[in-house]
Amino acid sequence: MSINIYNTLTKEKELFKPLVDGEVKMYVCGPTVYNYIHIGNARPAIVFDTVRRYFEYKGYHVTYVLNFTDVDDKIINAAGKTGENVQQLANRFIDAYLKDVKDLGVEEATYHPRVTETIDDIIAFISGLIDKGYAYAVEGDVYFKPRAFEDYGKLSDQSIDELRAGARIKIGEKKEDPLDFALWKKAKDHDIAWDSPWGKGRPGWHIECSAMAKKYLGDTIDIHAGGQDLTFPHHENEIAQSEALNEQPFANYWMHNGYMNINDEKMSKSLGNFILAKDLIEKYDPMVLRFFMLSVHYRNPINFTDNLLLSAKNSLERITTAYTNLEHRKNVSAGLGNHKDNWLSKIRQHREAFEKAMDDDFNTANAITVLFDLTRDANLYLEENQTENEIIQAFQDEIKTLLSVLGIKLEKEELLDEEIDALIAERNKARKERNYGRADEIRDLLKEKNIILEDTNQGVRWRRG
RNA sequence: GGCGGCAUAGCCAAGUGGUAAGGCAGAGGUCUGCAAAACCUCUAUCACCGGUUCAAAUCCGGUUGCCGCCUCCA
Repeated sequence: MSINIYNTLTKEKELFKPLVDGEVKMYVCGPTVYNYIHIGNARPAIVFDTVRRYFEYKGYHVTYVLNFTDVDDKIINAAGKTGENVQQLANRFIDAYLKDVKDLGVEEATYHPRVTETIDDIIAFISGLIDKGYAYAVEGDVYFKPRAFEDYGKLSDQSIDELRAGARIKIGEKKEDPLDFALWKKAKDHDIAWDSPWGKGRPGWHIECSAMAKKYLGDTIDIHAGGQDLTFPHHENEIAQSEALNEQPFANYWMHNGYMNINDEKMSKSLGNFILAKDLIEKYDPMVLRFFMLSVHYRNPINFTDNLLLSAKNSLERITTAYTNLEHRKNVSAGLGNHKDNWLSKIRQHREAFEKAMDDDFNTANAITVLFDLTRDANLYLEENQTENEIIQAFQDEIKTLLSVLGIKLEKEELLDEEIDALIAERNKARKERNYGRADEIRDLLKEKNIILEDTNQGVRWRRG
């Protein structure tokens, strides 16, 4: 079975065909680093990391590029307020981004290009566009002319005439047409700026992604991804720039993730209704947040509330609890070991169902359902008092593998098993002597250390809560 | 005004023609010193109206409501 992707460009699910067999060239629009990321920003990071993981699971070699916009008005303004220089502030938030995203289980990108390290390529790109007549320089600024690019609007289904009707030229701009957008901005007095054929200045926003994609992935890439709000104008403009210069398709597949809402409204830095990822990670296990995001299909909006996250926490615990329960049933001599092949074949079927879900435009919601089906079977296995190590291990491996494709790590089991076992033994003794007061005391003591005891007819089990 | 999305049980959420997955919460039961975990059972005809079809949550038309993009934004 092969992977089908919903392509924003064609508005259809399409069979994925890579440019080069077994390889995926993927470009994801990264953050403008003037602040900590909020959980809305975390969504594409998680979603497209999961896409990448699934490709890798399927055996593809993925080149994953995620850029940092480290020069921009907002960064310059922010730096003006903190007293840092632009570079210092940008670096600080790049580090913060990488940390947040790492906590959320996101793999490091193959390349993390920064605008400030790509200036030469950007200048060359712009020069090429001017040479071909798609752009023009005016008094130190350079603008791109969408109307010169025949296919303008094909991604977002906007018509040039409709767009032009609403557009206005702001005071101080020297555009020929209201729709023209800046490729190069002339430096103002205290700006960070670079020399260029048009004088000192810095790149506009859209051009950087075109230039970086070209530099690291080539003229045509497989997948270009980002948030839905980037569809227009950002991605539309990227297509125009890249295809105007390179004269070939820019990206074969465009993927856009839905918004993160809060109280059913879009969460955004400009609305000020955001929750920082780092703050949430302090309060909740980041794996819960990741699980929560993947429980909804990536193209649909997600509404965020504490209750929903709590619900996700409980859901994920159903899976992780099964995993630790399996662990504690290992190496038990008494018990049954029936129908081995049956269980192994069930596990295989779950694997197939998982892949079927992911093959269908990365339907993580359905993939998670498969994890619950797997969990139920694992629980049934234990419920039947079956103790074949091979099967137990197979269940554990399967749960671990499928979770890891989704980028969810199981908590590490570590430290003081002997102490726990000693306390449990003491509690068992107390229970035998009907000293339930002491027994409950020990249970509470362990609970404080996040160890939860369960008395079962096969003896006492414990898990980390 | 232009373009687009959404509406499924108390909550979340899959399902895009064949008779409603899954999870959370809740109820009852099994097990049990209690608790927990687990297992079993129970809880929806899919916003509304009309149409196409042997058959529609799924297609078409209309209505209502919500949201987004068109200006920086993942």
